[in-house]
Amino acid sequence: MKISLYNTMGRSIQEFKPINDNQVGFYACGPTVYNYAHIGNLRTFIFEDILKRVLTHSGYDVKHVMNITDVGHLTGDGDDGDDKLTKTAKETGKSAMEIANFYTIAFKKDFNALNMIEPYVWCKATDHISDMIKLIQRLEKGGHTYQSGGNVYFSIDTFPDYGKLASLKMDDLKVAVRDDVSVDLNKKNPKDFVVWFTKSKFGEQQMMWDSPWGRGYPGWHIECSAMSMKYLGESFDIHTGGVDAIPVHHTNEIAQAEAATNHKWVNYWIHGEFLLTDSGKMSKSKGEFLTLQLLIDRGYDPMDYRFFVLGGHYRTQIKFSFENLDIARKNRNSIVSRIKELLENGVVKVELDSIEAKALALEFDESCASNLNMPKALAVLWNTLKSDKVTDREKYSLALYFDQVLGLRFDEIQKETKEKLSDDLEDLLVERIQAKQNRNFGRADEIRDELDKLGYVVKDTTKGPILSKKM
RNA sequence: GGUGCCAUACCCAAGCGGUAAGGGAACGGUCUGCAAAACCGUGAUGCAUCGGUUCAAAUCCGAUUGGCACCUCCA
Repeated sequence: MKISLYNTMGRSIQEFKPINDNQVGFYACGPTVYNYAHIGNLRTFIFEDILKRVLTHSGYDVKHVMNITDVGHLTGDGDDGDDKLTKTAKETGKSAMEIANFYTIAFKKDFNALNMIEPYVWCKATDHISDMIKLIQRLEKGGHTYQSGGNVYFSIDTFPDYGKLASLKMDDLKVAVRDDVSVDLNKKNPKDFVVWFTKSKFGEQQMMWDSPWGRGYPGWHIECSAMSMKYLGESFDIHTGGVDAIPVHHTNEIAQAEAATNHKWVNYWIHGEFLLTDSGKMSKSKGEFLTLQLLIDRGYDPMDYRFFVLGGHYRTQIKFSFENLDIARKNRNSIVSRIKELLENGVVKVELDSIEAKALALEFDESCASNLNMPKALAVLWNTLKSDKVTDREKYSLALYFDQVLGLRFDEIQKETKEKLSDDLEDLLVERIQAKQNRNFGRADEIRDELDKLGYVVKDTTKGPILSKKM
């Protein structure tokens, strides 16, 4: 099946054609590990996970590389930038390495909790300093860099296509729009950026390496260019990130990579939109942000959040609220209980046979292939579970088939195991049955209220009452 | 100033030229002692506004209004 994706380079939906027949090189910009990931960050990683699963589901062998930025990501890009990790380290009295390790572990925990498939390679910036130095040397040889004020800068005027990804018009760009960023007077062009620092107004950093230009540390953008080429080659298929990466980070990555190699670097640039809250973008620097752990502490399952994210297309902003998350939870629970019911009826996974089942599978696949249309894919799931044209076995089998992409852990759903109720609960339930038999409905309703207070809901079925925990 | 994203029923949300998916809420029904759950049914002659193109427009073009993001912190 042909997969179409929205390519930021060209601003259009394009048919995906990999460089190699069956293999896809996929680089995803990973986290900077100076703090916890918030649920907005995680939305982007879920989108990338869906992209990878869709490609895999379609038969591609996906080489997925994700970096861990543990050095060089500065609060600014001039000579006044403070390294984010160094900053956190100073504030907490810990070493930068300790900070990086701590938040890397926290990130991977969230990553797994959300059922994202691990990359083929995780690469840490600090493990690849020599690769970055080699890339800078290539740029230097090609005349794309200059030294000024102790730092090595990339000169964007040596790269004619600069800004193509973001359709930047150089003359109209404002510089240092943000209040906390000042103009770096060492730059020839205000849009030039540092590839290697040896001097910083913050002085001696914790993380420094020897280089041909002196002891120092790399700029932020250079790591992605260097590491992606190391693991995926000098040209590869897909590079992803959040929309915020388009005008600066990815623009600069392209400049470095293509200036060094003199050929096209990445074919498809795909960007995820932001998760918003009532007050706008969720921002780390504002201090207030929501983590996955906070949702878990509030009683949500990570799959509730994943389901919530899948409810909106990756290229539209979605607004997070607990009200909306509640609806997602309710919907997911409804789907899970439908699947449980199928299991209780003794279904097993079967090959899809009927025309109707195959049509649903096709509709699902088309939704995925159509620029990752997950809201549509979820609609197909609902239609499948509610259909009276496919058998229960097929419903179950289709749900598992869909879950290869959705990643909602349908394969882990088990038959409702008859939980051993505590004696108190058992007694109340028996008493209620007796009260009902004696037509003492007042007492029966009292017991229902008591059970409700204990957190259980009674459902009277033809087979007798069922007690289930309130969601 | 520049670059983008967006506006679809009470709410969330697909749709990308052929006559409006899906979910929630609401309402009606079946079931029930009553509920809950489940199941069945009901819902936009309409897609921010105004023009234009077309046999045909939510979909394309132009203008307007409103929301959001980015342009050296963040996905």
